[in-house]
Amino acid sequence: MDITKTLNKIIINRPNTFNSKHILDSGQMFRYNFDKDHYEVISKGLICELYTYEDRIEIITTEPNYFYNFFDLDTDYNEIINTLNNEYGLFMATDYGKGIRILNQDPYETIINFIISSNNNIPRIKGIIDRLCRVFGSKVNKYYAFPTPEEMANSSEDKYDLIKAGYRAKYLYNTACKIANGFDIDIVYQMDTDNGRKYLMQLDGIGNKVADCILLFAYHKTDVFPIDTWTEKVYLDEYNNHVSRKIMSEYFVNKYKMLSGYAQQYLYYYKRNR
DNA sequence: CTCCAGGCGGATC
DNA sequence: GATCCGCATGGA
Repeated sequence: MDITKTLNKIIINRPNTFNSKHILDSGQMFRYNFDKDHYEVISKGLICELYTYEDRIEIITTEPNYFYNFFDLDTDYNEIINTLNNEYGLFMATDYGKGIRILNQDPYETIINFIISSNNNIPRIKGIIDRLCRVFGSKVNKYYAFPTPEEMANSSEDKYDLIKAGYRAKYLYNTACKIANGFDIDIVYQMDTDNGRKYLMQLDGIGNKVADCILLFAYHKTDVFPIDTWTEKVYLDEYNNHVSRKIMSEYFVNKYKMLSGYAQQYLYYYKRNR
């Protein structure tokens, strides 16, 4: 797999560890859609189109540097998969989800998206985020940009009713206000995982699981293993002892160490879709 | 009708 | 600390 970058596209030849569907459908990113023959992905108000050909993928965008990092193209996923296979025997999951990559997403968007995700399902999460952008965001071309913390903090309660986020609406408002008022979310890049988790959990609507998803999908902290209803099933399939999700997560991180986030993503995707 | 979805906050012990 | 419970919404 070799990658070339030009002013308006990224070309991936022989893309053996890049699969658009597996990346986008693995529950880490919610703002995309499939249009006839290609995916459209929106992040930070920037857009790219993913075209898959016989032995080549083209990412069409005016911001190739942004999306090069977004799709984590500097990381060698063959090496990760080989280790997960040879040391941990994850052949089935890594084969099924081959082409998954852990994205590097915007921290604020990821915080809001995963507050919405709690006790919710993916089609509905996508719908709420779509309405959030339409109601609060500003229009850029034919799309709506993801709203800023200020835009969300300065909106009335009846606008929050329109997005139909249920009881999560007040979490969104409280968190947007806190960040708009100076709560610095960029310093998490400088923190280790445990301190970053504690820091993020100061925000309303963020517990252990949501914090771990944000640490993984925005800050690329890979020593986390988020436990949701699906990865809980993975644990219970192997060990039929009913411990807390916190204990399950700690068990998996102790096992997979810095590959925990990757292992979790393959196992989640396999368990949920198989 | 009930059950479930990438769980969290609050009350209680 | 750990555990139990209520919770908006919409699809199965």
